[in-house]
Amino acid sequence: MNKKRITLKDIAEMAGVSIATVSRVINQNGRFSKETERRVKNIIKKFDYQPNLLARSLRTKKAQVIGIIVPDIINEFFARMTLEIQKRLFELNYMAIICNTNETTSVEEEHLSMLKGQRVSGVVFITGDLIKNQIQLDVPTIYIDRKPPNTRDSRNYVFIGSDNIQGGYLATQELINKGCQRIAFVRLGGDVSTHKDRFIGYKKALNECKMPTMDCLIRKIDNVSYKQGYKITKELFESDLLPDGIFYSTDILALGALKYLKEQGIKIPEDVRIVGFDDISLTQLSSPEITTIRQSVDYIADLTVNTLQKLIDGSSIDQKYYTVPVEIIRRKTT
Amino acid sequence: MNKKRITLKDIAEMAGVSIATVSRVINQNGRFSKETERRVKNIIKKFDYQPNLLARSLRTKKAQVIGIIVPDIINEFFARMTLEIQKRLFELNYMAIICNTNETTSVEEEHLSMLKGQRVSGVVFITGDLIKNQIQLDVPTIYIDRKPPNTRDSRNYVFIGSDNIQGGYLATQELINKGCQRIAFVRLGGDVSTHKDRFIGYKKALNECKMPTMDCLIRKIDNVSYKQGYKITKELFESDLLPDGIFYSTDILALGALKYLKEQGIKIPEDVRIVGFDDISLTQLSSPEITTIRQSVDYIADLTVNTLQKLIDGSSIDQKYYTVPVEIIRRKTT
DNA sequence: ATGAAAGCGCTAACAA
DNA sequence: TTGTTAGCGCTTTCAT
Repeated sequence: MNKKRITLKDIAEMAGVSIATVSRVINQNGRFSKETERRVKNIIKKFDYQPNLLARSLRTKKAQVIGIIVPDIINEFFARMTLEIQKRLFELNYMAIICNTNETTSVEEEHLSMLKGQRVSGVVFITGDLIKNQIQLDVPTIYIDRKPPNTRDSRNYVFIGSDNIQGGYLATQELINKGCQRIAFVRLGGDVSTHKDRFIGYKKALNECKMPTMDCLIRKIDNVSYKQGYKITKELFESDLLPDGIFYSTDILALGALKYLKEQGIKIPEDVRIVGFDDISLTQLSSPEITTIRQSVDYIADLTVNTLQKLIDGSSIDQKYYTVPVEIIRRKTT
Repeated sequence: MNKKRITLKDIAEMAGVSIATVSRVINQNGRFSKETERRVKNIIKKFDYQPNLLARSLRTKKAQVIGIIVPDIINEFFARMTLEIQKRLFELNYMAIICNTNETTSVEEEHLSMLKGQRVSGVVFITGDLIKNQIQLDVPTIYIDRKPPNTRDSRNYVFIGSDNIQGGYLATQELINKGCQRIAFVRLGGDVSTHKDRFIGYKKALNECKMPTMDCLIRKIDNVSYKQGYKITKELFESDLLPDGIFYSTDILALGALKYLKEQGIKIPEDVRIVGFDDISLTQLSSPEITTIRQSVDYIADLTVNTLQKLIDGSSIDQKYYTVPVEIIRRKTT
């Protein structure tokens, strides 16, 4: 089907040199004359020669490929994170294999296994809801967003995440400062560390003001979607204790909430104030625009790629856990 | 750094057979006894052996990898398309390398070059704005969404796209049926075939009703974003000829428009009716919910993967151009 | 049913 | 400065 691809050997023959010399020119390893270089490069260009990366990787035992495992690329926050990381990797001459797990453990494992088979140089985990029971981490790994499970071998990975506790704290404080008395909190259930931390921040802020945390104001959902945000808000407002402030641990939920509140004619921010989390672009587009906690995607992406590079090179790492500051973006819902 | 990975040879030694036999067991190529199979499989399991896919691909000259080139993964429509394709590929045991071009030609070319270097078995192009001058297509390729450039070698690619003309027609007809007199059209400029086709449909609908197309109601923008939708709508309403219906060739633009219209107190659908394109999830979330043209992502993804498979296998293809039907989803903006 | 051996395209150590 | 050569880990003839 494909016409036979041109190889090092072909180039060498045409240039009248050995394959070793051609290889040296390509990799700029010195040990060749200017004249040879010129000739070889011409032929390479002329025939649009493209080195077989598979062969190279097989030989050097490292592929210029990084695997990115992400729970849900449709989620704008993950998409942006993935995109930014991929951009930076590309600049460093890495390809990215992006794997979508749909928050399913088995898929995650299969992906990881294939990535290992491809001998990727490193892996970035933007994790979903899942606790892996002791994944074998023989590949340099960066965990983003959610704290990694306990692994025996801790030399090979690094965790990078936003300061979710502080985020939860800032969000709740904002609501308190605006005079909210009954502040609800909606989060993803399960063991997702990010949402747990936001909850910690929520409680911390309430405690500081001697405000009680009321169980009926704290809601867990199974998955993140507009619909869930809509539904849970409905439930909250149909319950006894009407909230006058709600902190949603993800913007998407807040957006769903807005729809419900508007339908019911509940005024924002007069009747109820709202804070989200992530600062996805829609928070600026909705009306009213949503107050939210911004995670610094660019900063995290930078840190991720730089640290992964170090891990791969085997150079020393400053820290094993990085906490990236967040900021509150005040808009119209508070 | 990584402890030496276990290889075929290691397995063979431990099982007391030759590497050829182990290979046969792994690939289920027959020519081994039940007993041998059992022994080999046990050892493989015990040591969690993972074949080196690079070596395999080098040998077989085909990698179980597909490249997906997409202009902007943040755009929900592209994200969904990418995700669905990737899911299906995964079921067929292919990994997907997803490349984001940011709608930049040079990046697109670099990506393609790296993909070829990785000896991917096929490529899916979800193209952006760019016309490539004769990309060398020595790899089976599916173009989605935008018609491919003219390539000499046409055996190796297939185009799959929605019926954008019909989409534009349906959208415009809907506005006409609701009594709109001055129907504006907002599209991405440049040579993007999808947007050109939607424009053709728009004109067709107007012509059928003997309605004139007015240049000042037809607007082009440079890139797709909420902000652009906002801006262009502002411009339309600050011009002489007030539109009473607007067809946006992408939902995202319509969403931006909604913001402007609400700010100005312009009533939808009383003062102006709106139709978008793509049916992204936000069209259901916005208020009012947006009438739009739905592209069948699942169907396109299916067709893409099946056809790519055929292209790779060298089996015959029914068609070289597929046009996938669209449907209008009527909501509150009309 | 099994093994020996060639070779995919490349890099790198060693020679010259 | 250049060439020769030994593999990287695998699949696949061809023997046996």
